[in-house]
Amino acid sequence: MKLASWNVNSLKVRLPQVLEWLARQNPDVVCLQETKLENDKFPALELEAAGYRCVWSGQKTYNGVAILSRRALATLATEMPAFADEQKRVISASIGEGADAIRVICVYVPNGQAVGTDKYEYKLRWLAALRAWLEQELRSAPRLAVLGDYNIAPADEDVHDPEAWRDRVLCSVPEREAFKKLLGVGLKDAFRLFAREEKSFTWWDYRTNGFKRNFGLRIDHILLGQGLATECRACVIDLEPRRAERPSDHAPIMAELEA
DNA sequence: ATGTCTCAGGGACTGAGA
Repeated sequence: MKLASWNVNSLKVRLPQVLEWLARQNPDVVCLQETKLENDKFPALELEAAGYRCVWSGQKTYNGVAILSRRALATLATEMPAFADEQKRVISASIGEGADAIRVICVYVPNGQAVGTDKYEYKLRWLAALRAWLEQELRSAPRLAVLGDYNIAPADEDVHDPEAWRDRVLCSVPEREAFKKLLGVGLKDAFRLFAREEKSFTWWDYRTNGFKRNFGLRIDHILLGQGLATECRACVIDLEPRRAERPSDHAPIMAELEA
């Protein structure tokens, strides 16, 4: 089974690329972030025609998340417990039935804008709520996968120029501590389970010709509960969509699970 | 490199967010 996550930066603009990518990679489950679509604008028919059932939670202009699945899926939540939030940043679903069923959570963690701003404080509060939620989820659903744009580069090796990014948003110590606490509830960073090429990233700034120079960050992650981590055979970043005309600023990341 | 992309409001551009 192939699980994937992709921040598409507008599903309206990116739909043709998403359909092309689904046909090429044939993932079983896909978590999308930054759909930027109100719920009644979600392109469910086009995605169903491509063989995917979908659940989504969106809003006008900003944010918005969705889960696509080849198999039947059911929405479990579109908010974190005990965290009132107008911003549509999470959706969870159960996929499959019986002993091999999995629970998938799609997250779009706040960007945080800059260290010390209100948006940064919101990001840290949001991450604390996420940690509490995941801890609770793992108790009832150990076969858990949490995919998305975390807007955190966990370590210096996830940054093209660590000194330039030192203590800046996406790389600051409190954000990295919050990420470690997510792992601490019993999750593995799938990308870290395998030997990695140096300078493997999932996001490159549009502004600085960042992709061509590989000035990127690894901020999109697939976290797996222990059971799924044991079944994980590979985790790769697909650079091809970032080479397209009018690409998203993010590339998809994919994990291959046994069976 | 206040470097680009996307969206909304409003009908050309500006501002927000990333």
